[in-house]
Amino acid sequence: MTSLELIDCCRPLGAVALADEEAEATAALFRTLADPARVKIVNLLATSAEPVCACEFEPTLHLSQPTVSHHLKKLTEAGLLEREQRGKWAYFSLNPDASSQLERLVRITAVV
Amino acid sequence: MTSLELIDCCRPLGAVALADEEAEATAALFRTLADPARVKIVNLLATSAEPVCACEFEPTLHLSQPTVSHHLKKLTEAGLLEREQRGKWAYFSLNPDASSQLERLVRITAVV
DNA sequence: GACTCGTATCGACGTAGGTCGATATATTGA
DNA sequence: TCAATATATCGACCTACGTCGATACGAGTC
Repeated sequence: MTSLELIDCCRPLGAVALADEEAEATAALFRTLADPARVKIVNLLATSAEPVCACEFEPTLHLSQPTVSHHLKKLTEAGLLEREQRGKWAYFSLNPDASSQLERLVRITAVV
Repeated sequence: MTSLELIDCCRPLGAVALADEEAEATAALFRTLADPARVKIVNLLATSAEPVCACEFEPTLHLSQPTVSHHLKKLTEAGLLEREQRGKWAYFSLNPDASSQLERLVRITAVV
């Protein structure tokens, strides 16, 4: 009988590992949302029918104005948010294909 | 005519912000996957029909044994992986409800 | 029990990033 | 042009965390 101990533990894994660039890009998008403040921002914009003024987030998140601006910039750079200037105010909304970006994450990590 | 400048920028935002604990829990799950090595691990397990030996990841990820062990622990603690001891080897597989956890992330951030 | 091998933990190092006060930039109104 | 306000940028601080060598633990073998 062939006991488990006699078998080499590592048979060649059939699946090919994710490419470095794809893994890094996926991790980067996860990293963008790896902060409770940014999760709240995205959630607020997702549940809001209209764009939201930047000044709205400061009292909601209990964070300073520079910090809020920092988070909004990171989310915008990641392609999740869209920025619109109205007079001296900046309005933010969820990028239309943000959800497809997020669904892509699930598709890569867990195979759907 | 009512120019934009005369309107107060911040009308009360209808939506209620995500609770602190829920935002933190969501961000924590995102943070777990905010690393290319962990993305690769989850993807490898997702594409593999059988559990994978821990020793398999070391050459695939080009990382030291302690680092691989560290990542596997983080993923397991997050509830994404399941650990199984076979003799002196540790086998890991994707938690059956890992995909539902990931889909929950998308549901919270972008409203589906 | 002693040895081997796979895995986990520890300690330390270096970097990334969240946070805020101070300041710069931009837009509007007087 | 000057003041006021909204937002962005800068610089600094602090913490979190990925990484690895050294080492401890555990299971199997002789």
